Formats: sequence, structure tokens, C-alpha cells
Amino acid sequence: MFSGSGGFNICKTYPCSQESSSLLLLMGAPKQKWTSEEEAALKAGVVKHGVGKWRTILKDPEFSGVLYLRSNVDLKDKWRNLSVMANGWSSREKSRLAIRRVHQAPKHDENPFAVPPFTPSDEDIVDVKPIQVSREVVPFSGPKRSIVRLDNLIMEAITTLKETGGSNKTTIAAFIEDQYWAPPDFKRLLSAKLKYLTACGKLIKVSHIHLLWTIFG
Amino acid sequence: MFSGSGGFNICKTYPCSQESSSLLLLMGAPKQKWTSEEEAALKAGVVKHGVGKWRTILKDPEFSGVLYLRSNVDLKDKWRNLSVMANGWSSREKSRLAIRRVHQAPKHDENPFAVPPFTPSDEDIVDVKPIQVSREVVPFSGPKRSIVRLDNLIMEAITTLKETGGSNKTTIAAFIEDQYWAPPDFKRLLSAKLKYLTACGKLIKVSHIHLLWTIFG
DNA sequence: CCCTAGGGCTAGGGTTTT
DNA sequence: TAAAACCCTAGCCCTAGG
Repeated sequence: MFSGSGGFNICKTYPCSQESSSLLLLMGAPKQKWTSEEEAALKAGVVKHGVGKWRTILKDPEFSGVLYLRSNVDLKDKWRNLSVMANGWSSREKSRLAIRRVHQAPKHDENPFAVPPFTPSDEDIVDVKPIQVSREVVPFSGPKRSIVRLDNLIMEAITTLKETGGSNKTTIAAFIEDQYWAPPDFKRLLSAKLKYLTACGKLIKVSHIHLLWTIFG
Repeated sequence: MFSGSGGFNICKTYPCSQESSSLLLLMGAPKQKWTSEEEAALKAGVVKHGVGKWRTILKDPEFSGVLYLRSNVDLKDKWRNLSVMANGWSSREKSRLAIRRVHQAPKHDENPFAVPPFTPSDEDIVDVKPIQVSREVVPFSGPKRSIVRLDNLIMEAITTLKETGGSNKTTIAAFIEDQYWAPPDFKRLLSAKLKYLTACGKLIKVSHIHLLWTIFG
């Protein structure tokens, strides 16, 4: 190659974590496989801060201790992988899911996607406890519980499903139940929530069936 | 199919707070991709009013018809993207380029960046003419030439080539000449520049032959 | 308050590695 | 071939400074 005769080269100093990982790769470091601790922290982070809040999760002292080797992009990519594994539902399989989903017990077996169990608390807030994957490593300070708004779960469901024409209650419920553990009266809760969100303008009902979500409507 | 049964969907209306904008993206609102008309208008606007006059361009009746969906910040961001495209190559193409580069006539790649007039300043400026690609789209009034800092070209060459051990003068020259039209005395200019950059610490010489570039050295 | 410059972030498509 | 890990970049956000 050209390099034999000597020449100029870039001195790599990287301000950005994403690039440092690429540097690692260039230097022959192996791919960093995700540990179950990291995975658990990521899931807990998503429960706490929401999907897409990668930098926020990373900066949260609750998770930074575990995830300090990862970048926000790493988090995003890992979440994508987990999501794919958890719900292989390509748009065609969604309907199947919606149908058979209703009578399924929450399963903790093969599903690597965290099933943060959640319990209702008041009309608008849902108390969620991240699942403990490997209890001894995750340095949570006691029996801390993160709080998640049912709003967000609904939004996540609709966003993830991306169904043209919108998602109906059954599908949304199925999605949430599949991703999270839901209490027995969840269906009723969801109905009430959807009704409320529609009433206050955050969801819009289309032709009596379809609804459009508007966050601050 | 599935959507026939109705459902919920995300509504992409814009509230105003910062939260809302981030939610917006989360909610699946598509990014507004730039059309070629908008791009052309932006370029023409820059030719007419100059780089950095985003609000002025936006208000110009000549362009407002096309750009009315964009903000001044959008213009700025798009211009930055275009500049990146013009100056650097996607790293994926870099290797390809580095390999087949030597025995190839200057070829028109996809470069859509259209020759904005920069402001030259002094000794470390070189007159370089990027290769013209899509002439019909760019509404430029004539054969303008862009002025580019030789520093940047050198850095770009080294960065792009990514040769382990560094790049030598010949390779750098070949790279630049391949991508730009260079004046007859370019070799001499390059030598002087490399010497200067080494002297002032921006390039580091390794064992009399290899040099390491330190951006902010 | 508006503007610009520039750093940063996310989503999503691609690529590389296993 | 597929999955996991990682890369690249368009478009957009945030902040500082004028």
C-alpha cells in the first residue's frame, strides 16, 4: 500500500463517545457484548426516562455506573435489538398478535426484553418496578421504583406499532401487556385512560374508532 | 387489512415547548426531507445574499415561495450538511476512492454542493475548483470558483485515505488533484504548506517521513 | 426577543462481525 | 443466513453570544 513509504497521519483524539468506540474497533478491540447488568440498566432507564432518552439515561447516576462504557448511540442500537427480539412483529404479524394476545399469561421465559412489571396507582400515574435480572449487580439503592405514566406506555405502543390508520385498544393493550406486566384490571384502566386522553384532547378519535394522539393538544 | 378495524394514531401537530419537539420525533413525525427545489433555492439564496444570511434568504420573495416550510435554522443546518458533503466523502466511499483513485480521471461523483463563493483571506488559501456535477439544477450565473483552504484539503486527504502509518506528500497531492483542479504550481505549494504546518505544530513529523496531524495542535 | 454558529442528539438505514 | 454490535448521516434541538 501507500503507507509503506511513510507519510502523514491523523492524530485521533475523540471528544465523542461514539467515535471512541470506533477507535477501539480500529485498534482491534473486540465487540463489546452487552452484559445482563447493562441490559437491565438500559431497560430500567427506559422505564424511568422513556424510549429515545438515551443521553438522559446515560447521565442518570442510577445507570451511569453500569453503562459508563456505552454511548447514547449504543443504547439506542441495543434497544433496537432488544425490541426486535421481544416483538418480532413485523407489520403483518401485528394482527395475529392482536388476536391471540388477549389470553396469554405474562411469560418471563425466553423473552430477553425486559418485562418491567407495573402496577396502577392513581388515575394518571403508574408505578413500575423494573424487573431484576441479576439482582446482585444492579446497584439500585434499595427497593426503588420508577414511576411511569400510562400515557407514555400508550404513546409507545402507538408509536411502535406504527399501524396505518392507527391502533385500537386491543392492540395497544396487547402491546403493553406483552412488554410489561399488567395488573388484572388493566383493560379497564386502559379504557378509562383512553377515554380521558380523548376528552382532554391528547388523543383524537377518528370516525369513532381511530384516534390521533396529540401530546399537548 | 388491520387498520380497517380502526384505532389510535399519532397526531403530528406542533405544540411549542421543547418537550413537545422531542416528543414529536418520538411520535413518528417524519423528518422533512429537503427537496431538490429547496436545495436549489437555498444555494441560490446563498449566492445572492451570502453564507449566514439565513433570515434574509428566507424573506427574499425569490425564495420564500420554495422555502416557506423552512426556518432560518433549517437553512443553516442544511447548508452545513451540504458543506460536509462537498468537503468530505462518506467514509464508506473513502476506501473505495483510495484504492481505485490512482488511475482514474477526475470523475463527477454525486457531489450536489454547488460552488458557493467563499471569502478568501491570505497566504494559506488555494484556489480550487470542485468538479461540476449537476449543472442543470444549480442556478448559478456563471463559472464561479470556490476558494478552499489548503489546510483543509490536506487534512481531508489524510483523513480520507486513512493510511496506517500516515500519508506521504505524493499520496496527498494525488488525492487533492484527483478531487479538485489544482494549479500548476500546486506541488510546490503543497510542500511549502506541509512544511509550514509541521513547523507550527499542526502536523507532526514521524521519523522524518511520517507525520501525524493534530487538529488543534 | 431574534439571530447565527456550532455542538449535540436521535432515528433509521447500512455495514461489519460473529 | 441471521443476529448483535457498530457506523454514518439527515434533520432537528440546545445553548451561547451578539
